[in-house]
Amino acid sequence: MKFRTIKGTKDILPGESALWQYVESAVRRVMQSFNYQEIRTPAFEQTGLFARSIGELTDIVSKEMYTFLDRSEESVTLRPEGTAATLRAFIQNNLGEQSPLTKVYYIGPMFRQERPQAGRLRQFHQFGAEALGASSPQLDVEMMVLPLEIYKQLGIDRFSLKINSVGCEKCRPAYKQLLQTELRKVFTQLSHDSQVRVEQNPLRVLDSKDEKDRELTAGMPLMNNHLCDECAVHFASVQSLLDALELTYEVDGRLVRGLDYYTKTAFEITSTALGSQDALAGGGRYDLLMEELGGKQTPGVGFAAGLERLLMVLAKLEKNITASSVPVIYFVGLDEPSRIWAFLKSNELRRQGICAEVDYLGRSVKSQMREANRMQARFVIVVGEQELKTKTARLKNMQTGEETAVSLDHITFPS
RNA sequence: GUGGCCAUAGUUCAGUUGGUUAGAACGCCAGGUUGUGGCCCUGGAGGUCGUGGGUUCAAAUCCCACUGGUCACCCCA
Repeated sequence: MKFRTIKGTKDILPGESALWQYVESAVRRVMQSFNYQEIRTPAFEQTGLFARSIGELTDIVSKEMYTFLDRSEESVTLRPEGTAATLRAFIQNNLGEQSPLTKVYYIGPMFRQERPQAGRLRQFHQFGAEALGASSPQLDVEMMVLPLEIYKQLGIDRFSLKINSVGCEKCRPAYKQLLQTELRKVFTQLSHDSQVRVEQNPLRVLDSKDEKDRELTAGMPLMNNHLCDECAVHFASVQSLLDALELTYEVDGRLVRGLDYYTKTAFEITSTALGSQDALAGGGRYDLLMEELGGKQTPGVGFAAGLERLLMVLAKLEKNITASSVPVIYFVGLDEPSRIWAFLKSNELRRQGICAEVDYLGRSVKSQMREANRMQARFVIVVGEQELKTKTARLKNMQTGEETAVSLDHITFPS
């Protein structure tokens, strides 16, 4: 009998957790600089919340959600993304009444039941942010700057930023009809997936990865050429702000993204250092979503980024980040009284915040020294009958090998 | 959901046309120094060869099924 992790889930082992913490602290640091506060919502919610916000017809809702009935027959779902729950919390707790603009970030596990592959897991981790209450294009840009700044601080530079505008409720319907008319002309030649989308979500057909679909739709009208005045001005502002920040980006008129709730700005950050699943982060504006979920009309914009994929890029770029802690002092005990003394002394040092380690296995001096070496302990003190009697010992610098006399009552470490 | 590839010590892998007690490297443990690590040397522990079935005198090796992993498609973080 052997228990294993569920398909598509992974243990983050002791050897890797320091790197995770390093990345997470970079995320938190940048978020704080931009004055975003953390929000922690439950890992699961009522199924309807996701169906309503993400869209019944999206891949996420139609085939990827971890949905099950709990013991009271209520349908619950492990969150597949972070925005829906954040807005739910915003509405439920009347955050909009406390201040006109709410800026929050989150970091935590998400769940989607897909076939795992490189860069895709069933439980994966995202960090993201949402700015709720303002329609300024500055915030749209802030959502791109946040992940880009985090990547920059981690030393990642090989990414590309693609942006688009998917319009709003005023301009999208007319464009949608225009596009559908064009698509129907080549309907029979389209791929099966695209044929289904012609009626349900025609914009997505333009984002098809199918070669034939690409050719067929090559000359078709794009949303960003049919924006209403408001959306056009907004999109232009986003671009001029990006220009002013000297950020390189590409306008991709076919970019749509897989969540139905976007209005106006949509964007995606990809990395050439990744494999087939190359999206590092994505986001956009969702001015209608709050009302859709039963809240007061509140504009909003956000982004989400994958932690595993960020870690994959770091690994690919061979950024050697050593963030793990090592013991300052390792006590080698020769006999039982010395071992007990070492245990008590290390306890005392530990309470002062100094990482101290001892041998718990009754091992030989040689083994204890090897252990201290393996742990990369900075100093070693060998304690025996002699040392306890004289209250002095030799402090060995493990890097240089040199030994200096120290008092066992007042151990001090040279810097 | 569909498809390709893979499955042998803790890890990375070898295993000759099926043929005796399945190997290496690294790692781990111990010793070489009756109280001092790294390098080196010696020894040791560790494998129901993913699981089940079949072919055969004989299967890690050939066949089938299953399970798991991995990569790709769709889509996304």
